[in-house]
Amino acid sequence: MTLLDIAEVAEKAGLAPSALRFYEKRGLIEPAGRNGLRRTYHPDVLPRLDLVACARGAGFTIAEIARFLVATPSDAALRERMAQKAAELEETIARLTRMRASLRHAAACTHAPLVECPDFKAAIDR
Amino acid sequence: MTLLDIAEVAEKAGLAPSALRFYEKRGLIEPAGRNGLRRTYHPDVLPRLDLVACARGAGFTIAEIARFLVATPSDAALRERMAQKAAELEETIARLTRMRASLRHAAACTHAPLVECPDFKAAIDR
DNA sequence: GTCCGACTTGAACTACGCTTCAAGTCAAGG
DNA sequence: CCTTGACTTGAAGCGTAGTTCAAGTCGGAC
Repeated sequence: MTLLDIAEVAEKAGLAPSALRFYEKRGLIEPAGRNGLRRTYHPDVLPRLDLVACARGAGFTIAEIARFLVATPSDAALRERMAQKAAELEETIARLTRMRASLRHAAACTHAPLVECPDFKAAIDR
Repeated sequence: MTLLDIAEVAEKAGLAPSALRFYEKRGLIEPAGRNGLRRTYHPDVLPRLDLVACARGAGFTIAEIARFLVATPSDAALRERMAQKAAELEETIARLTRMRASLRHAAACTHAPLVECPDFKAAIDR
């Protein structure tokens, strides 16, 4: 059988079994079957979990990801949400980029308190 | 008196008064005094709150910000934390940038399910 | 002098994403 | 057959970042 035990999936995906059960409850994944009480998974679950991890890292909530995963390409609302998320990411990236510059400066500047450093302020403002 | 009432500060900073009390509990701000029970703040609290908002947006926790705010320029540990945070941001920015590209593509591509789209996968993969 | 309304407090509640717990079940090994 | 140990369940707990609530207290206007 090519099915994977929950423990195997957890290990390969770098997640706790409890997280897999949690994801299941939220509709992100489904076990392929059971061995006794034990969940068994199709190997396809692994790339799906990669996708989930990636989306989580990009700031999507579990609920959002669940919606994305069931969507078809004809789902216009989904496309819209994705485009909107991309725009949000754009803003976030800009903000983080500014923050990174501020931090780099702050790590080197000598103003006390930091809030008084004009360069720091400049990097943060707006 | 140049002191600001908590309501004024809340409004100018775009925060709820409850958030100000919460920040106080966590050591981010201090009222200058009281008018009866009412907190009054020095105007300096406003730029500080801007800083807090900015740092929050960059992914710092309240506890981290509290540590930053009490630090002096001679605090080597602080510098280190800042540099480390900058590096973390670097990674986050890269991740978000990839995710943005994936999303832009996903919003346009026609694979169902999305997970099967090779471009999407490529954009997501490490 | 009294009332109003905006503040005060601590405690409880929310949402998110899990983890941990207690109690139970089951497959496999001896 | 019996033990072992990793799983099962639902419920409760945790950390973060606040908000909301009940009950109480004041400053200031009338």
